[in-house]
Amino acid sequence: MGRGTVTGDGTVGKALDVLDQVAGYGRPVRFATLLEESVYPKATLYRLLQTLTNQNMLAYDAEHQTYATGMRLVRLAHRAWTQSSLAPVARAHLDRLSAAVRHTVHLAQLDNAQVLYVDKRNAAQPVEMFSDAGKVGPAYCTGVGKAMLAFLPVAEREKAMAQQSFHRFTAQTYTSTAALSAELEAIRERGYAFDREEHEPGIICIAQPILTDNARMLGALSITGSTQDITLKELERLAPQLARTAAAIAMDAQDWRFPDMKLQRTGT
Amino acid sequence: MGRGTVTGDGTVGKALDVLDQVAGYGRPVRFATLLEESVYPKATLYRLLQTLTNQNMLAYDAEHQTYATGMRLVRLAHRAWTQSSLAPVARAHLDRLSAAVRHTVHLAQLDNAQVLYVDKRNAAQPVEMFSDAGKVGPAYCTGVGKAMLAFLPVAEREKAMAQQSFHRFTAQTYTSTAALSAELEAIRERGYAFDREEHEPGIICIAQPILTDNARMLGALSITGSTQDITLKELERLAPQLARTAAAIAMDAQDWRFPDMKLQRTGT
DNA sequence: TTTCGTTGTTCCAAATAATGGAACTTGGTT
DNA sequence: AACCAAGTTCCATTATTTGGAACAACGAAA
Repeated sequence: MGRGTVTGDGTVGKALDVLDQVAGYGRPVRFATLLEESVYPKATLYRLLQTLTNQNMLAYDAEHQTYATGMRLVRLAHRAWTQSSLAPVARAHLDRLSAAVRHTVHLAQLDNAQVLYVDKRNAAQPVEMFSDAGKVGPAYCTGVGKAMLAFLPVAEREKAMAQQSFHRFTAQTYTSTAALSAELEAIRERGYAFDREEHEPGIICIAQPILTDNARMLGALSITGSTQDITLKELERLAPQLARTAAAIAMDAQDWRFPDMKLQRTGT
Repeated sequence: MGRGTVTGDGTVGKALDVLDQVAGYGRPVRFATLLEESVYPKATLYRLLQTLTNQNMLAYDAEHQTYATGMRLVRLAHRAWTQSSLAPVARAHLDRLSAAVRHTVHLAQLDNAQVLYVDKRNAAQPVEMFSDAGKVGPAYCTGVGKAMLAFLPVAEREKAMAQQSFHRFTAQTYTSTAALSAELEAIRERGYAFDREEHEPGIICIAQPILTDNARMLGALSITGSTQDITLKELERLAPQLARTAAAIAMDAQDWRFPDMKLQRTGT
């Protein structure tokens, strides 16, 4: 029974580790660089890289002697994105919301107890597909994070909360499971979450979970502003609009991803 | 040594196979369904699915007993897309070109001797991110495919050509290595490729390879039309514009993905 | 040209993990 | 209650992975 590593899962786990590592660089990277930071011995890392390259998950550039993400991963990327991210479904809704409220809008999902931003609208700029989307952030001190945690089934919620780092970013950050639990309870009652400068000073937001009609949590949606431009009160005034958008996204997502469930609703 | 399977590479290869299979469904899928079409025995498939689920590459929905792509894959997806696809870099250029020529524009890359469409503009509709992008197609009978093959280094080209199926889609399809070789030679001389209804009757296109200044082939760009709307002659008139766009994409891509090479250009 | 140093690649016996047929459990149906 | 299908676990066998160390390739310095 594995002790140290969080990863495990034999060879496949290791290979995926390496894949993550290479992808994490964001640009072509040399063997030696990877080796430095790798927990795996030279020969092992070497073979893992070879395997992944064979499989087209990585691409090896012989000229520069570098590894980068491969085309097969790009192909998978498209599939995974359309299937498991709310982004394609929510796209039009985000456009509309952002145009209406004229503030930054984020769409997030939960990735292993962390927040994964899958889409974003900047209010100022026009549509920029993959700008900040794809970034990850902490769950316990962001609006979307708390909104999602709050509406997770108990078992999963407790597992997720145990994985939070509770690093104190600002004076407002909740830094204990107890404090966060109380906050989540309040969020459940209210139906939406605030970020009161808990992650970054001067940045506040209101966040709404995206829930299916059988209370399954799909993600969260938020409107963000700086304290110079807006107050929590003003943000709260946007709550109904935010809620409507979240509901619309939930409906579309449900129709799109669980088309079979329509039968249950229609039939019987 | 491996004889039958194209995949190979031990457990990792198998796991990635399964990942592809699940991703290929495009929606949540049950174990039994996967088993039916799988080459792997029950227990093996089962364990592979478990591993991938543990790793968050797949997500298991206990309620519906289905597997779907997981959040970790989505995160990787984003990374791979921004890193290895030309789409983010080419985005603005595609917008401009499509607005100017008012025809369908495709951006493609080579994925294991096949064409992978990484972005598309429909001329009629506005920007629709992931519409048809992500699809794959044959290389030997499409404009972008031939343009890319033509400018591949010999060794790689021969390897890629050996992998073509040479299925005859229309009367115009090139159906042998010899015929295709001659065509590629002509493309190299001309600098761009045509699709003369080789893949689909009534569909023609002009395609331009995207090449870095040291002749490295990054992808291809095409303008497509139906024979009812446009002739090859008319498409050819757009060649300079197409070439300019391709060159611009190449420059941006080079700056973005190989920033270190700038030193070589500046220094010395 | 030779030597050294760095970086990448290969070997192989030992250690470990994957395999898959079959048995078993679970939940629903006749 | 008996049956059936879908999913899960077992375990001895088999095949793969492991990683220290030796080896090649290349370039830079002597």
